[in-house]
Amino acid sequence: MSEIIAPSRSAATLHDVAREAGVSLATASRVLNGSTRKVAESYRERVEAAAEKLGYTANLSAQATARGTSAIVALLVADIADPYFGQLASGVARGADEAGLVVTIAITERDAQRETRLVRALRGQRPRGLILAASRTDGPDSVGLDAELTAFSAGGGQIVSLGPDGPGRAVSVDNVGGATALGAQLAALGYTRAVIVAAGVGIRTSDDRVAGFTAGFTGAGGEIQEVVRGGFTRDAGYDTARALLERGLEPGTLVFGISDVVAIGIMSAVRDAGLRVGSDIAVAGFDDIATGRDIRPGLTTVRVPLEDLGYRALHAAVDAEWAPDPQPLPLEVIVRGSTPPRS
Amino acid sequence: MSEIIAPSRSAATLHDVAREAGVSLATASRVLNGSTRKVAESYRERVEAAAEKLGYTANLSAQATARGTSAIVALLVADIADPYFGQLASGVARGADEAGLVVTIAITERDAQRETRLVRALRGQRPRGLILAASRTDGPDSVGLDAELTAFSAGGGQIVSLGPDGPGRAVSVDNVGGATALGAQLAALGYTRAVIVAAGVGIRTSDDRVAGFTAGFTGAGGEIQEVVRGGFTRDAGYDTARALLERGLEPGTLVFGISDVVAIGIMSAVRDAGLRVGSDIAVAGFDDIATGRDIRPGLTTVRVPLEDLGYRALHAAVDAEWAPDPQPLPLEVIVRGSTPPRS
DNA sequence: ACGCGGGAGGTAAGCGTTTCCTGACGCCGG
DNA sequence: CCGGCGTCAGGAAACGCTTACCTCCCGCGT
Repeated sequence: MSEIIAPSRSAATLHDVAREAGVSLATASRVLNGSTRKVAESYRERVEAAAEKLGYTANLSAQATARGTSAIVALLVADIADPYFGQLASGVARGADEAGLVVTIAITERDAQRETRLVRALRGQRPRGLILAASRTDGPDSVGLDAELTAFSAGGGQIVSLGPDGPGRAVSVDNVGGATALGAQLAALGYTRAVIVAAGVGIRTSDDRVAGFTAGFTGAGGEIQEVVRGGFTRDAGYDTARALLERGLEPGTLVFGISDVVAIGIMSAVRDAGLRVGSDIAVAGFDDIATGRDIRPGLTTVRVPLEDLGYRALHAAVDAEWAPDPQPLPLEVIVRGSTPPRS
Repeated sequence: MSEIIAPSRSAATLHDVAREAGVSLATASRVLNGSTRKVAESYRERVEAAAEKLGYTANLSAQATARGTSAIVALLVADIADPYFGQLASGVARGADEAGLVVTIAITERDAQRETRLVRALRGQRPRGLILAASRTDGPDSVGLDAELTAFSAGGGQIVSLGPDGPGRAVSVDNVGGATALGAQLAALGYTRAVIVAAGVGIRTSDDRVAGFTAGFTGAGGEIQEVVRGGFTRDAGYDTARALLERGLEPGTLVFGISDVVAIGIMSAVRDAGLRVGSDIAVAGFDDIATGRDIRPGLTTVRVPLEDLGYRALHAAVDAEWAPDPQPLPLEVIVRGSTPPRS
């Protein structure tokens, strides 16, 4: 009675299932891939048994062409090895899984041309949504990108940007407010001089954090001595801080790194210069990545709910009815040992 | 002369391009989506101009159904926020980009049922390859998974496992050798007692590292006092170490965490217990994730070329001709401050 | 001048699904 | 007993693309 199951070179198709169950393609489709129409119980069982037997899984590509819409969400990040993006991606993936979607990921390496190329490639998948988490600058290279994004929207795709002024829907965080609170709180701890290690001018996240911190810190009586430019990486933080230290940094100075990753680089540079983080040079960051908990002294920072942010971004990308958050997510300052009170 | 371009609700199709260029579908296809056949220069130009004008990008889903093969590689990881998987994913993404492929990612959260479900979902995309980086155990839950994987292979997909004995092609690292060298080197530094914080029995990576470390350490005269079981996370390391410390751990003991992430948790537990990492309790890890450089004391570990590993995995997944590495990648012991010499 | 070969464009048959539409069937009311 | 209607399976036409095959035309050899 048992048949030889040919070790076929290709997966079972709906056609196979229908034949096996002795029903039409249409019926099999209705049973297996959600339809509003009813199918008699006896047919349903036959089809399900056949599908099970053959290990059938719908071919999403074919489904996508037939339906005209895919079950894909694309995510563009600068660097997936960076914990910031890792946590973000984690939230996106969780949301996608809940919604029965698949996420496709691409890495820009913070290169605008690459980003353009990647958007073009992703566009080929006709994803339902595209989440842009790679903090872009609006340099001259962005024109090609804009064209791609426009084309994507025109094709019915939903764009979501992290940050307040990117294309499409925005999911953002109150960088200005958080940084202001951080600046104020550190000034209250007795710090009077600060240096900021930021990313390039024009990068909104960086600009907002610089502006907020400056406002909060000077508002409470502190003085920003300098804003130096690096990037969003650990090495940028390290190198920038090293240069700073070589030029001489007065003990008791606070160095604010635009993100935790940068701040961690700064801490290492401080130590490599033979100084102590906290008592000699204080360091603060932004994001509250997991590592900040485990380094010593603990890194003073502003907690950004990254996972949650990713989750929201996913929903912004796929929910038909969506309303921008009435206000950006509020953030919470976390003071740890890297900024001990100055008496 | 200029036409009104309707802000169409859907992206331009090849059909549109062909019409715009005044050629047949076949010609347009040949020009735009690689074909061995030649097309006259004049036609080629017309088609390219039309494609450019309409912002055409091939619909990969349609292409996939027509060609019977997709340009997708699927990656399954336990937790993308974990730097181990982050770095791995980074390498996979780089390789995919070079090969003109798109990577789809899914997160198992170390849950076998979830993993099965995800493989099934990914299978729907008919990816060229599936990279399994979620360290699986071969528990009773794995039977559903095996069925899915078999079906995937039967459909012509290539499976790649990280580690020596998973299904499909294997890309692995000399965990045993690396751990042996680590154990030996630490014994040589004067350590005589060690406790190992491992993951569950049956997880190959964990078992190999335990076995290797034990061999190296005892071979050089040390004694493994205990092997305790946690998991692969920072919190597992922290909790396990805390329990250990509450039961009392003799100063000078070395605690080997099965991975850097675990070891970092252990370091935090040690500190929270009021002890000093290094002088009181020495800690060693495995993997050499980026963070290990930046914590103090630096974490003694074994360097695993994770990015490279991901890159290799990608190639194992898509290259037709592929040979297993004659031997697993050799690893390098890196001694840092968390294991100071014992005099 | 004719036949033939080869190069290149077009036609159309798929690929695996969905979905509109047709039609068979059974049930009810008249 | 018959017509009308509701229900539900099935046939077949899409979806956007690739590609085997056909056809036409040009140039060459004899």
